[in-house]
Amino acid sequence: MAHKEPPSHSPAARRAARAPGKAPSAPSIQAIPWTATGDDASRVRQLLNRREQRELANIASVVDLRRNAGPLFVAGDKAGYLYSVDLGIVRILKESFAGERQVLAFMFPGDLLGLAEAGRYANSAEAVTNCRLYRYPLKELEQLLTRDPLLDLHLLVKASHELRAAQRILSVIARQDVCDRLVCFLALLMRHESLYDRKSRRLVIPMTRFDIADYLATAPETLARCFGRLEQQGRIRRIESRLIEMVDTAFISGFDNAL
Amino acid sequence: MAHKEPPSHSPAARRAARAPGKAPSAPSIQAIPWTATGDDASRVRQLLNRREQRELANIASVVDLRRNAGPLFVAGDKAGYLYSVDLGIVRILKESFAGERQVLAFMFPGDLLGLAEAGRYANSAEAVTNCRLYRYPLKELEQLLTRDPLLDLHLLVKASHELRAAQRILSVIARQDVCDRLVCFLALLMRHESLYDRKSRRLVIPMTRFDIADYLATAPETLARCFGRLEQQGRIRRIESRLIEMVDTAFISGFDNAL
DNA sequence: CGGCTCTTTGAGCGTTCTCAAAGGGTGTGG
DNA sequence: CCACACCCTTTGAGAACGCTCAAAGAGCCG
Repeated sequence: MAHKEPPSHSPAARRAARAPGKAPSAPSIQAIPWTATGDDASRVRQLLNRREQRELANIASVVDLRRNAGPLFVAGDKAGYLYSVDLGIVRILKESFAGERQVLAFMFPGDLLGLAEAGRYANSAEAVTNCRLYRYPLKELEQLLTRDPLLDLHLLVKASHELRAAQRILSVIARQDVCDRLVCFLALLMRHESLYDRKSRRLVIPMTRFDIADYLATAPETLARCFGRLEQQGRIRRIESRLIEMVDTAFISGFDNAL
Repeated sequence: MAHKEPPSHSPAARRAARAPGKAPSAPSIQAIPWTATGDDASRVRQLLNRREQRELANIASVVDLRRNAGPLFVAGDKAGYLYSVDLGIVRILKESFAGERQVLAFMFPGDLLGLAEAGRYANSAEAVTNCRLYRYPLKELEQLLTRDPLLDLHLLVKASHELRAAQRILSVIARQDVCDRLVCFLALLMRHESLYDRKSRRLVIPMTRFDIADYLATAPETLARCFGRLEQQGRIRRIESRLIEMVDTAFISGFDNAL
């Protein structure tokens, strides 16, 4: 489950205390316009043609955010910007009144951040790894959208993709067996070429067990046990805790199809 | 949990067997164009101005779907239409390979149905109550969108609303305590004026315990126990099984804010 | 080589799932 | 109008999964 207030120095407590403690490096915002020189398959870009990219670049700036730096934005903040991930991984999360954290989504390069409701961010966003983001002022973005219908249409497609992803996760979380949830999660990670190498069948897990636990709505200890069981069953092999060899790929793929 | 194959005449088995058994009345599609005469607060309409409504009406037809009739569409079907709910309630669901059902969302009047991926519906849709839908051919809709940027923008806003709703549910499902989930669900229903009367504090629950169970990822029996506990605690009062008086509204509202 | 974070493993307990069965409510057919 | 059948809902008892607390091992950085 998502973790409550830190009662002691339990794992949950340590994790919860982590982020607030060290936010010495405020998000450094560099006024570097977005030149289309990215290397990673940026899904947002694929969606846009050259002219659209230019127009967006004119209003974009770059934000570098360090892992465990403070949040990019917090739920309830006045929403001034839309972000897109260029490099690294960002988590979108929501904290309940009890202080429980629930990660709603991990955002990969190409994903859009900054869903707002009534002018305020609906969720919080934090860097899982060091990452680089593009920042678009909402005000200028709106002007751009009304001027450029096609851009708008493409963003619509994008939004429905995000929606689809949210529903995917929903059906994963709903599974009773935590082991199943974990396999679904691994299958999801395997879709990213930057994390999974088909030849060696090795998967890099870029986030901690705590992050995964907050995402799959379980406890990190339970995850560790599930990893153990999967290894015992010959489904996977733990090379390092964050580097997994997928042995029974057929088994895993079965879960991927279910998404 | 979502229910598996019917092993006997258990409740789950009965529910699972229900839908496929009786699909004698295929969705009757009447070629009645959408005249803006609806009574219920249709959110889609609110979003559109008069001219936009006229344009949409030109390509829309009406679909009447009876409760427990066959599905409106099934995941994997070739996606030809976008739907919007006019009256009644529709459930969006996904079945895993094991035959487990997971309701991803209940769609109320004004909501849009028919999220597709690669030209095929991503989920299935069934009527929870008798309902009336508007049906828009995707082909014509696309033409309309490219011609009418503003309409497009409004659909974008709509899509982000749906996304927000999906994330909301996600954080609800993630709660460990089923009782909490149920309260969140009730709070969600209370937002609909057509279901909740503020004066009498009475809430109509339009779906069965099985539907709710598939939505909250639990078992109908557990739900019954939660209703019992809430009543015992003086939070609610069961007038009928589908008609609840919200006694401790402050308590319930607390959960609504967390959404 | 500490100190730190992250991960793994163990033991005990609680919630919830499953199976089982009985009690309402509604609709249909006689 | 009544009776039956079906569906929905509720309650009970036992078993299992996962959470919590506790602690030790592993990797990384200064």
